[in-house]
Amino acid sequence: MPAAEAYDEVRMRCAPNPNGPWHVGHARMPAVIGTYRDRYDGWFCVRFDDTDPETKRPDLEAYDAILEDLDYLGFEPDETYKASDRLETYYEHARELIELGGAYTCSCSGEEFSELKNNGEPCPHRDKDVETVLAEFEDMIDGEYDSGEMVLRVKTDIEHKNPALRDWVAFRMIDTPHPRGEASEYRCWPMLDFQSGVDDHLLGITHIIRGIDLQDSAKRQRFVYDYFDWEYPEVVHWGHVQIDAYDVKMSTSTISELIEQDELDGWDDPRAPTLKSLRRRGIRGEAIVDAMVELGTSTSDVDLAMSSVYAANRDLVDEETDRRFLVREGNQLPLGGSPPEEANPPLHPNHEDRGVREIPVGDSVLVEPDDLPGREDRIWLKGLGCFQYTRDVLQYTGEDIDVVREGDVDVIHWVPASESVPVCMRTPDGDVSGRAEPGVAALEADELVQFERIGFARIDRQEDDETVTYYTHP
RNA sequence: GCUCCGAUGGUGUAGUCCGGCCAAUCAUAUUGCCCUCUCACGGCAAUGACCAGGGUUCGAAUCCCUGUCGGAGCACCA
Repeated sequence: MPAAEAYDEVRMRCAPNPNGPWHVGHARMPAVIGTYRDRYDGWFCVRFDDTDPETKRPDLEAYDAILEDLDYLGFEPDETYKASDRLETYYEHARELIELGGAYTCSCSGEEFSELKNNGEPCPHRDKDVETVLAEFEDMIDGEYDSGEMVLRVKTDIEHKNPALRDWVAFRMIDTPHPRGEASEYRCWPMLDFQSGVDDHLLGITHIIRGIDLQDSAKRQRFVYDYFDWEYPEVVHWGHVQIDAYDVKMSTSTISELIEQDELDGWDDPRAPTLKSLRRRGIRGEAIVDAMVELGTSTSDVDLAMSSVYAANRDLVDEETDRRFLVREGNQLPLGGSPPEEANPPLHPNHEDRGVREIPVGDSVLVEPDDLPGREDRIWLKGLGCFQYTRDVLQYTGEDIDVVREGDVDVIHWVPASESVPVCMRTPDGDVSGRAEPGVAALEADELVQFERIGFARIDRQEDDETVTYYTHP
């Protein structure tokens, strides 16, 4: 973080557009500013930049959904604001800017102005006197104009070598009412660069972090800051994040469409690249934060490997997660030779003190297709003992664990054929059905388990006929 | 087209401002071994990178130029 020491308090903002729950990429901002806040004993707020009721129409449910996602990541903002509550403030500053000669009302059409701008020529409205501009701006606020009829432009440098910075629009008319009742009467709306620039100053923001798509914003906003004689915050731009491991494009609108078309079950579908999905899969928000912070703040685009999120999560949960057996698409094998009636593998191999599971054996077991023994092969059913596959029956041999240590016998997991319980495991690659050891039916929702030799999973719910789990990661 | 940015292994990152301590750090991934009644965890090891070409210099990942590739903006979107 640049020049963190130069400020009494590092103050940052997270300025989301409330158009839906967050995808994984959105986690980067809170992860980084939240971490900086903790490191520098600073401050950060969430400010919903919801100043376009039309083309970026806010989704009323998104405000809370985003705060929930933030909570999942483990952060609580010091303050929360909505730009749509602050219109009067923006109007006030616009009036002041006009009085300073820094803005003018303009009724050029978009194309007309663009043409002039690209040639570095001022439009005829640029030199209107302050009183006229002020009056026309009041008319804008009062809704006297229709959409597209009149805008307020910031007077920058019409010959600036970067055309993107020339006399940009600060306020425009929008006929569509804002979805929030509190803001539905307003028709004259500020553009992001104006609104955000003013707010950053008023909120005392010292450090702005934002995407490279807003690279020019700082340059545009500096014109306003110069008129007001304000000091511009430190600013860091970073590139886009891509995530491997997902087929679905990481874009709020794309995900939203897929949900509408029933391609996805919802924002928490395990195939969706959303925070709600990762949460349901039992991944800790902290793991996502760890992986995001690792990415740093470089301006080039980065690929986040989901494996680093998984590694971070495994680090957090492995020690405390109990082991269980799950057999997917099991093949039934009868047992012979009087094996023990109950198996008692430990809940966690590194923590014997947690106790053991009680798995009734019965007279046949299920094993995974990949684990099916060949003729006369011996296998070790984990927690139970050694068996030899003879004449379609697993004959208990009674040999001790040394046969495994000698390396001749593979250890596999299993479940009893009759007393096991059905499990549906939802994964990013589709649903998997299987049967688990009986204890799994007694686990509570939200508990995490590790299905041995398969991976971690979160218990989602217990239904009448099966246990629904969400696959976390290997 | 114009204006900005950027480029270190499969991925991410440190180092670049202030050239030598960098035959390049750490993490993750992959592979192998050890541990282990599996997987996971843990331990050990291996693989693997400074975009290219010029220049400056005794010396360049680091400074300069050119090129290549990638990204962003040029909206009455955020």
